[in-house]
Amino acid sequence: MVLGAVRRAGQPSRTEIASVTGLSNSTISAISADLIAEGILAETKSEIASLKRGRPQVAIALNAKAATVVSVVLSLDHLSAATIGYSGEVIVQEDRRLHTLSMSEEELLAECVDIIRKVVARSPHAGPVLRTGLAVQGVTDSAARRLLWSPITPHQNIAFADRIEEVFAVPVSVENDCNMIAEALRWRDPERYRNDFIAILLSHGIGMGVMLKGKVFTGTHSSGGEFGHMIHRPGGALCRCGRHGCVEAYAGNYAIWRNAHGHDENERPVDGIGDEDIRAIAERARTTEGPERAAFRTAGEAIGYGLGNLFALIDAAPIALVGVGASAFDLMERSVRQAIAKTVGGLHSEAISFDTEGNEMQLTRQGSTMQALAFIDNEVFAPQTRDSEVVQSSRIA
Amino acid sequence: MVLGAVRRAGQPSRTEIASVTGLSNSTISAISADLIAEGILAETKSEIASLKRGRPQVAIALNAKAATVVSVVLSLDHLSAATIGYSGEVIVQEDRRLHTLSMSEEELLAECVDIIRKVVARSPHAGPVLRTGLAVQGVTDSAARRLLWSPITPHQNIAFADRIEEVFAVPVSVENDCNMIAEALRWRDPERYRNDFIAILLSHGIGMGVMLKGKVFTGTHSSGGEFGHMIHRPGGALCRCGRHGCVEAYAGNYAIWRNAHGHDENERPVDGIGDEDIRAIAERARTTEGPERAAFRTAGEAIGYGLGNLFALIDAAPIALVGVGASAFDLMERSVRQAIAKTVGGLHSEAISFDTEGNEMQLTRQGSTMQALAFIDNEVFAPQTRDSEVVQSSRIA
DNA sequence: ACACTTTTTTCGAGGCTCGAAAAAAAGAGC
DNA sequence: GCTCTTTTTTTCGAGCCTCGAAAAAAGTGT
Repeated sequence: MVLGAVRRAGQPSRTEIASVTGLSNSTISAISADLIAEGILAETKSEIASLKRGRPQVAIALNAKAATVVSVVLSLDHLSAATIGYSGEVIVQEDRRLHTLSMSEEELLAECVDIIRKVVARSPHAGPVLRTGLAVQGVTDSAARRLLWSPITPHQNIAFADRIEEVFAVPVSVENDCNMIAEALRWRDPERYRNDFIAILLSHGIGMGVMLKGKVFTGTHSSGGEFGHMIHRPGGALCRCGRHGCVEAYAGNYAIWRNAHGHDENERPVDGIGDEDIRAIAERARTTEGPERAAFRTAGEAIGYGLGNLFALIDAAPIALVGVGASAFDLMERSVRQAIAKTVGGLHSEAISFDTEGNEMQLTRQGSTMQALAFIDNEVFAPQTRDSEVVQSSRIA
Repeated sequence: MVLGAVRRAGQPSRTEIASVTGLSNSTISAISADLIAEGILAETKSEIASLKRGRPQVAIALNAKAATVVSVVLSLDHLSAATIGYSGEVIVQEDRRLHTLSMSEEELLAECVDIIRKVVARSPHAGPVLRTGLAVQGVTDSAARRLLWSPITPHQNIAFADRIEEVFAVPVSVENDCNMIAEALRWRDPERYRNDFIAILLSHGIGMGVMLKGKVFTGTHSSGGEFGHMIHRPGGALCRCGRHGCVEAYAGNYAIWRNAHGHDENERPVDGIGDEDIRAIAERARTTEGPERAAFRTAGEAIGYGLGNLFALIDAAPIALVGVGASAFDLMERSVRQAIAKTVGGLHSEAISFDTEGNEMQLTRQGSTMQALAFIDNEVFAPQTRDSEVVQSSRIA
């Protein structure tokens, strides 16, 4: 709790921590003394001229060398890893291009292990590595140990956590990229993205991260939130997943490309439609009425109905759009809102806010990092005696 | 925690409580002594012959007169209320027929107040009323204070909790009926319905209660889970809510009736299709191929696609079917499963279990009762110092 | 009656939190 | 430079909750 407060506030005084956490000054004093003795926190000379009378506040900060986390982001043809100090600063980062679709499971694992080894080796003065967070495009299990399915590789059910832990003996979590984006948004802009919001990644596929009541929402077994594969039109357009009528089959990169080029909606999805292709189509759509503009309208409609169905279950919430599709949202907003208006969400169709947020890679990494750091805060440095579980089961509600 | 354990176990000994809760014997001894002194628990002469050597166990039970809850269930043209003792036994029950659709908001409120007054008056020897639970068909707010929208009345946003609290000075909660059904199922059959399952009410409208990770799932602002108004076919059949293509517009009583009679799917929904009508149509569907059988197929398809979309978000989970439609599930199962197979849920399409559970009214009441009793356990008799909220906000995850 | 078994209570200790009081570390005023 | 004031931080004792160990209680078996 104290660690969380310090992480959030940066360099708070003990008094500030007390007011944020609601604990008394004496308690904070005792706890921070312990944590400083353990080398987790440190007093710093605050640069803030006090300007006030009275004993000056002593700023407290996280000790950057108390721990290190490794954050790995794996997406289509791209692998990226970084070491991050306990106070959240990036120490070393490394990026690689690879061809994920053609790699074997073992090659993929080896590549991950190798890049982790590299960035750790290049961080000789960092604290001990206590956690590795792997964010992947695709469906992970809810225990965050496996990649169940992913569009970036033909292999399924890859036990990333187990395999990497075998090598490094550091706890590993495997998380869905969009869930990490949601974490990052909450961290970056808690004003706008507080307890309930939805992050949607519009790219080759369509991903979603849902924050509900301040927690990332996951399914019962998997990371859940497979927004892109909700069925928009039963028996409709052919999706990359082999089914018909998924939202993605209307709003994914390949679907927009397919529609913009006037191809049949049951034509096999084309791989490798890049961001540039979509931007080019968007440019043409902005200048002239034609199949390009219609393609974005169709995409917007699918997204709108999908959101409407989502809102039927969880109520309307602010939306953050990420990815190349977000940059073309001006072409879709109208049809998105029109579609939502035809659903339960339509009650507040005007009030729903859409914001486009920047670089999805950065967001993914930041979310993964913050989650890993929070894990160290809550489970390593301040392990909870988990009786809350028992409370749960004995409660009815 | 102790109260929950006793409620669940019935007449446990102190040792049993200790093993269930995970607390030590000494702690249980101290807590139960306090609770007995307060008159909340009581030692009872257990009828169980000990049969074993050693000091015999002393059974502990909830003191039935420690408190009373009033459980009110409001559904289409029907109002029912009961007083229930602290140990869960029904003291007095009263049912009324009324015509909810034509009543004014004030009449509805007055009727509720009156029936509560009656059942309480007829329970002179009961303990103090400490909680009233109102379960209603329709959308309630997530704070459980208002009925936002309901198919049983044209009025919206009725502040049941405030208005009834004004009269009786007893805390009131207003909950969605299907959420209460889910609570009841978990209570009745924790083997089958443990942490993750879905209760679906197939009746005039279609309701859903979702249990996720052991908690009833609600939306950000409302009770959520408006399964019946997820859009199955954009621009499709006319729904009672005025929109087109809702699941309900294919699978609600009126939709089945409409299709079975060969009417146009855009024909205005007919009120008052009763359970008998549906049963009659089901009977005919079972004997001969024809529009009746097709109607159930269509209904099953809508439900299946709806479930598939739900599973895309939360993963597959066991399903409990309630209401008249459940009795005709044999006519729908095939098309339900076929539809699910065409969605993300299709991965485990065969493994998904469907069970039909009995009387929805009874389930609703029981869920409402258990929730009210749990409220008394956790908030009145053992109020928590709610710092978990602070923990939440200072955590990242 | 006595030994044995199992449940329940008692007792002292440890951990965490708090409020009140004391101590520390400045600025303000003379 | 000294004292007063203000604010932060620490110290101290108390209260609450939980636990383990030991003791007490209440039966059964012989």
